[in-house]
Amino acid sequence: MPNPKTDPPAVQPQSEHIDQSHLIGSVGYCCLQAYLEIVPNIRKQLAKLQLRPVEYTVLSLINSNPLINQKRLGQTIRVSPPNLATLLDRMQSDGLIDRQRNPNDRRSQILALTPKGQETCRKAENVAAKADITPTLTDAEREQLTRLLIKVFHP
Amino acid sequence: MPNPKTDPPAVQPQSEHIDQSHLIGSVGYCCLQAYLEIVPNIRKQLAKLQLRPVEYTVLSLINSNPLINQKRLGQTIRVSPPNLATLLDRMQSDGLIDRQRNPNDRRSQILALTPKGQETCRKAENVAAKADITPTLTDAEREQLTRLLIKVFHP
DNA sequence: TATTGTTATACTCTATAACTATA
DNA sequence: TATAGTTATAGAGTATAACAATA
Repeated sequence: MPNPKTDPPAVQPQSEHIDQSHLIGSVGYCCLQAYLEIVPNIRKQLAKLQLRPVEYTVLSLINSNPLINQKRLGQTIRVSPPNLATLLDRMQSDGLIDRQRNPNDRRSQILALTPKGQETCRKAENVAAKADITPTLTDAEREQLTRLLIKVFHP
Repeated sequence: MPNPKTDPPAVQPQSEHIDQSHLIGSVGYCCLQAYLEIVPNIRKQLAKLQLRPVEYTVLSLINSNPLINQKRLGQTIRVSPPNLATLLDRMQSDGLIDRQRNPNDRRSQILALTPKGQETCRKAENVAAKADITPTLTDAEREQLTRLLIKVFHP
């Protein structure tokens, strides 16, 4: 006779899918799971240009926002000043970006893309657009989804 | 006369918001930004129960899926076997979970919550539900959002 | 021989404190 | 005194290879 206190429970063949019912109400959990589903392909494609996702993001934001400084860039992508400094060091030594002190306030650095950075950014935007795939969504659903996500993180 | 090759560009007062137009079409980018907006509050609230987000997720999934093993748990939350093993070691030594070899296949570990783990899980589900806030969304938008995210990562 | 899980370890990412220079 | 950015470093998270036990 089995003793439920000490015996392992009888094993049933597991059903196909896991019950995540207590988690899928959480926007945070769902955002993370969706991100982890999508990002490996983006990472793989961007690696062909020797870029990681965050570096692509930096290139794109500098390209779209001339004269942006490190403070505003870091706030936008949620990277702390020390970590952004070392990231930009690397991108600068890779020849992708330039940093120039703002003549009106020499504390801040004005960021710009080098010609190589511009070219890499252009290629990366093409690559990333193709790699960011969500095959289970219709175009309308995808637009709806990004619209709602933007509403969450605000811009 | 300014030389555009060497002079820093003239600085204009920066407008209020950053142009992210080339990024916000990416579901991956938007998922990450929304996640980073939401998760600090969840992390802060769960810390009161000495839990990190991933530990809450593990508790909830074991609670909702009796007899789940490490392979299926790891696949669900996208944690590799080595990293899951050490995570569960910690949770076991914290008295939150039990591991028992499956008598039908002694390679696999059957996971279960201890009474303390069940109690912690119950509290954490309450805390997490309150902490997972998206004040800019209506209830209908929030449901729509999670519905679309689930469609992306599939279950 | 394949599968489940573990150990050990390296690598990346993130967080914190102390500092420089400019305002 | 406050702000933008840097340096150094520690900690958390993630990835890889080699291994043991079981099937």
